[in-house]
Amino acid sequence: MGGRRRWSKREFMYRTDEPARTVYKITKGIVAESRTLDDGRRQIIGIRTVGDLCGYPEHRGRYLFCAEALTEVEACAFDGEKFVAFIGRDIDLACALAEDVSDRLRRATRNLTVIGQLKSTERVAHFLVEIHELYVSRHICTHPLTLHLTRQEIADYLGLTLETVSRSFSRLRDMRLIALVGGDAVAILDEDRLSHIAKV
Amino acid sequence: MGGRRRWSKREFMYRTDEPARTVYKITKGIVAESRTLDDGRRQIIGIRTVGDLCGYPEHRGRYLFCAEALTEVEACAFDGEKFVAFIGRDIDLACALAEDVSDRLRRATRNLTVIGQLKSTERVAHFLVEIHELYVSRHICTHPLTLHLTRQEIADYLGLTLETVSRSFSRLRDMRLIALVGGDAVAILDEDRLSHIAKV
DNA sequence: CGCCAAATTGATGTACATCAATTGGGGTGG
DNA sequence: CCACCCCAATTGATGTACATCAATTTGGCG
Repeated sequence: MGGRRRWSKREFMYRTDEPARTVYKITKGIVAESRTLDDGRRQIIGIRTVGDLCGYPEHRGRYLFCAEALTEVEACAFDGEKFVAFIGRDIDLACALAEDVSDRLRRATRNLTVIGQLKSTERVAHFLVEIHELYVSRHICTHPLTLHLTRQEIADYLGLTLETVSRSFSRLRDMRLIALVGGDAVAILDEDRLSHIAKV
Repeated sequence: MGGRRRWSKREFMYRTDEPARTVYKITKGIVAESRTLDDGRRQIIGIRTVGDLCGYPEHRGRYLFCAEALTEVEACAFDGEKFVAFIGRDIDLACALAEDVSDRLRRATRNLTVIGQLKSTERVAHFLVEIHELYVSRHICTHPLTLHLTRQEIADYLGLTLETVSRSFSRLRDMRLIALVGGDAVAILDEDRLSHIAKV
């Protein structure tokens, strides 16, 4: 039904308020969906990867978010209107869509608690556990764990600054819960204690 | 299909991790869904009112959240399993469900940006605009606007403390954007400027 | 009228933001 | 292959918004 498309690292798949003509299903790579305020403040609202839908739901025919490729990305592209029409004719597809959106709602509300209630180090611990579980579930996990997000991006995901994220990493390292490997990878040394700090 | 049930103010409809046997559709009143951490910190993840579904989606057969009646509440109760079975047989219902969940996802991600990026007064301004729009859309709006949430509940919704919420109210009052009417109501004096402060 | 819970306001403390300097790792060209 | 560069990450010094602790004030209700 849909054509295949590719994006290279740091390329944008689409931007907020653009006409939402296409729905994507990621087949390779990792994507950050974000919203940016007029004054430049940015909130990354989700990390998407293989199997995830992107560009849905939209709002009044326009994309709600920006989608930036964090790695090289491949996706199937579906015409938005055909996609909706198709859903309307296939009950299994409609249920699968409801389940997919429900899952994202669960994750979004979990992150609401993370950002609203947790301290900086707890947030970073939660991020590491979450990203690890995500990558394991999609069979794209490495040892050590490659994050694919810069400190700034993690900060924009957790509602912190890059310096605070960096300090939290250092604190978790000093607690011997993780080891920092190069600039973009982390070895989780004590998953139980890390999860315990992550709270949610 | 479902039986009618009632709760009085401050009564809990269900709690996190309870077996999710029933899905509710609210027919009257206002409900706060929340998640509470072991140490007592609480995040209100959504305000639900007439027309909204409650108790869905669940996770592994258990409620994800607590639901507390903020006013007297009435709802239709559906058996959870029958509800899912019903959805699986009716394409229009399945699409309506996907649309309902999508709408909540939109609101949850918007609040992610509010909590992650906005300052305290911006958050309170956003809360007022959001609650006002919600009540208008469901035809339960009053003049002045009755909030039905205590300062503590607003704080738990916005990731702040009750004192900070109170100070933000005072600041918005001093800016002549709102007027405080009694303990539980607010008159919005300048919706445009209030929305502008709310940013999102 | 008087009680009590909630809201407001004030004083102080602290976690995180901000500003600034240094370090480190990956890639390129000599 | 090494030296250099550049960007990201780390670390340090300081500032500030919000949290915390505490004292009044307000308003809804019997």
